[in-house]
Amino acid sequence: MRVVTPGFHKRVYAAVRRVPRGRVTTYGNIAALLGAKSVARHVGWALAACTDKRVPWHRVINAAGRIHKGAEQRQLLEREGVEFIARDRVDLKRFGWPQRRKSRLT
DNA sequence: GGTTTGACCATAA
DNA sequence: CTTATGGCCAAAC
Repeated sequence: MRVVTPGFHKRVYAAVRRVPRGRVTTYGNIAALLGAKSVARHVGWALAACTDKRVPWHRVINAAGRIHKGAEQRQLLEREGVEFIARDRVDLKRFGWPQRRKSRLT
């Protein structure tokens, strides 16, 4: 059963819209929500092609907690309250979605 | 209908 | 830390 089919992009966007403000998720996580964790790459490709402003693409980062769009994305996240460990790194243990641990967000 | 272009992840060495 | 490998293809042109 294939997961990546025509219309895949739309499903990616729908999944990304579920990510709450102030939180971030990973490409792999979105892929898992869509039914196949091995299609993380496709999620990245889909988002790269995304032009829909309703989609909070900036909340999707890689599994290492790194952003890949530089200052623009960082500032969008910081405005939502997401803190950065380094210039392009987010602590997924604290801001990742869904929440993995009991960690609190002060 | 062929070519190009894209923002990944886990694992290993 | 870096590099490599296997998993995997829609959309726009």
